[in-house]
Amino acid sequence: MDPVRRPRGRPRKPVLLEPAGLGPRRGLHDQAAERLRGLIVDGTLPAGAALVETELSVALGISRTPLREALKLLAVEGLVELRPNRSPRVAELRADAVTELFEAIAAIERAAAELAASRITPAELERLRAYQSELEAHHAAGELGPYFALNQRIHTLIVACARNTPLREAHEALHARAEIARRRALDSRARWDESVAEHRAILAALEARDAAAAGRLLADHVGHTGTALLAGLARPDAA
Amino acid sequence: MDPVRRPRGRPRKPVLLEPAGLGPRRGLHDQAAERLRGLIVDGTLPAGAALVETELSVALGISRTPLREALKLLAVEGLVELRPNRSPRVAELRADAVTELFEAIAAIERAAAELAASRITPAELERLRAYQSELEAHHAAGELGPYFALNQRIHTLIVACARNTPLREAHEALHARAEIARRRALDSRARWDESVAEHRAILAALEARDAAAAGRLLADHVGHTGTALLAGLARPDAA
DNA sequence: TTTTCGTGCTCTGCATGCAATTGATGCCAA
DNA sequence: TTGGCATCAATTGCATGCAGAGCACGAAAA
Repeated sequence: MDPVRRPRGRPRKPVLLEPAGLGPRRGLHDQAAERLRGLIVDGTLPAGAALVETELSVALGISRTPLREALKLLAVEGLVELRPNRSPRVAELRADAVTELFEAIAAIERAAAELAASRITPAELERLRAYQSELEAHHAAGELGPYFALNQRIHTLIVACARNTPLREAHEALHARAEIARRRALDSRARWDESVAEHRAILAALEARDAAAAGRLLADHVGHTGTALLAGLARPDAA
Repeated sequence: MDPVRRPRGRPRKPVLLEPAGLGPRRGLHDQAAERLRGLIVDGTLPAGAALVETELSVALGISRTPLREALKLLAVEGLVELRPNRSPRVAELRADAVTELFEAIAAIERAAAELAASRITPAELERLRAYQSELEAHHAAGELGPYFALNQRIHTLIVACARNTPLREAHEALHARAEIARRRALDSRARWDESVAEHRAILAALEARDAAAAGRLLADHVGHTGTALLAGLARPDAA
């Protein structure tokens, strides 16, 4: 009744994960981390769920070793809570954690916007303008999903324009948790009109290369988003 | 001629690392990460050194599994560079990386100081005042080592007073690399007088609960430190 | 009925082992 | 001599196995 007795060492060839042509060959732990991140963010693995190593390793088609490495990474990102000799759990996202999270994101994006104001290239500015048009189009068409995806790309691009790797990495690390909050606050369209206008103002400040204004506007924008999300989460609609 | 054939599974009892009474029992990977961090920061493992898994695991008295997990953590912190199928190397610290690093630290500490200005407790303020006296004493006595250790504690305390976990964690993650830069810039006493005065001003701003001033002063202070370190690193004294 | 303790099962943590990848080396051909 | 290729040795990456720590559950005692 042996289920699947694989041989001991590295598997001969058959790679189970990996969609083939995806840039540099990354290790299984990296792929597993990415996959798990997705599963946690989209709610397939709900907050508080126990992550049993053997179950997950079977589900992902890998062994426990790379899986454990992936879990360690997710723990650093704050998506997973590691407890000694106990199953890791998907981290709960309490209200005060969301507050801190958006405070931190606002701080990082403010600094990034200030740096970006002087470092952004004309090409990047052009790209931002194109994004802004697209954003307004999604808004006008009421397409919430594409709107949010684009919104994220804009914020990420602004941070990238700051040309500061540690800031960018810190920003990335906080993204996944913010995304969870965003998905749980269902009626995110409440602040929609306001949000589009704020984006317009931020773009204008960057075009004017006004560091202080860009930083302040972006930080306020993120702060407002956080507040709105917090209000959304407080509703009694825990799906 | 078997060197040390240990049995397969978890070792029976004898823990080789771990100085016994150090709070909660952490895993070997955690201890290994801390140890390696120390070895990298203090230069025992110099920049560019190859970190061969078998060698290190023997040196630390653990197996490759927890060691690999530790290396992954250090890679996230930017202390170690992971390359597929190749030995990890201790990350080099180039000049532009130092610039970015202190830019990022300045950004985080500015935000932290602004938050701390309104959140710091009287007890914490008192502690900061005590630290400041001590700092001035070390300065007067010309004790460089204790001065820097205390300096770090002050910055860390201010960030802690912001009551924001993600910011604090981001700050911690950048600390080790900043420390490397600090140790390599030997003549850090050039800016000493100035630095003490800046600390005095920062404390005053926090006492006045002037968020904007505290943030600006702290960010400038960190920026100056970074600039001075960069100048120190540029000297032809690569010890 | 409630508390305590024992027993067993489950799961993590850490160890080793095997295959693939890579860099170095030496040989052969141009 | 130099370029290219096959081979070898070193090292990573991924798999499994074994010991111990916890939790659940039930029996025994209060």
